[in-house]
Amino acid sequence: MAFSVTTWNINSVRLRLPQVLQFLDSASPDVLCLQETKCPNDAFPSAAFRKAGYEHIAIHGQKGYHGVAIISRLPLSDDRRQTYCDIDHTRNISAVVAAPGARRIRIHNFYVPAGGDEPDREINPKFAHKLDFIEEMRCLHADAEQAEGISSILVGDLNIAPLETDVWSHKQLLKVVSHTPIETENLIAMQRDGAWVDLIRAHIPPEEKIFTWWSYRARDWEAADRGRRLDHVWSSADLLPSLTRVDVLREARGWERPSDHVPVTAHFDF
DNA sequence: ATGGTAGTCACACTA
Repeated sequence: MAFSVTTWNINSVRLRLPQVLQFLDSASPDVLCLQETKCPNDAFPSAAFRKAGYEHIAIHGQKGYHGVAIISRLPLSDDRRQTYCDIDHTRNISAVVAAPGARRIRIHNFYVPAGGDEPDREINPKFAHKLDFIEEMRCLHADAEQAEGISSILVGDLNIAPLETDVWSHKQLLKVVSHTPIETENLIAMQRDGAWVDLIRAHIPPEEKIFTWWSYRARDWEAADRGRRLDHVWSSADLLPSLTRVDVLREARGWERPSDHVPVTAHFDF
């Protein structure tokens, strides 16, 4: 039985509702995780998602900034919202999805702080926040609920491109926030400590460049192709044998009024 | 070396 989950930093769910509905209509994932919804909970366009067949919705939003959501065709339960670094940004939500074959999977959806421009925690509090956030994520383990028979998937905009092939130029980005050694090392340490498997890289070899984000500021994003892989799909090791493919929908960056991030979908066969 | 664009919310802030 097929199962799929998508992560997408949508940069305003209300502004881009038509694009999201078009994506759901064509790609038809079982679960859609959004980041940067920029939408207070009482203004979330839930009715439009229900109408599209996604009746199970868990949201965590605030006015103006941040905001995450899990939108699902399959039942969700035990939804949780966690605060990181004692700062009440809406950057995390998780829920258990009832996947095919009586499988239960907790989906953790994250929007990690971007970290500002200066990669120095002493002078840039936003960068300090980002590093502290990643550090706090270290205690999240993929096998945390294994004893209860619950597998784990972690998705989101982690705002870090860890590998050399996750950016258009490793050398030119070494001092640019998102690809500095302290960030990439901490992210990889967090992945290792939590026993997470990087599903994008399980499907697309690490030698191959792959990006999920292209800046709005480029004159021609496609020609320049100065992208970064900031969006991630990780899982507990038990799900890896069931992974069939991962799709990075590059063409979505060229849609009308696009997000600067594209949807990434992991497909499983259970 | 700088500034380029996008979104929210109504002035600057964040990315």
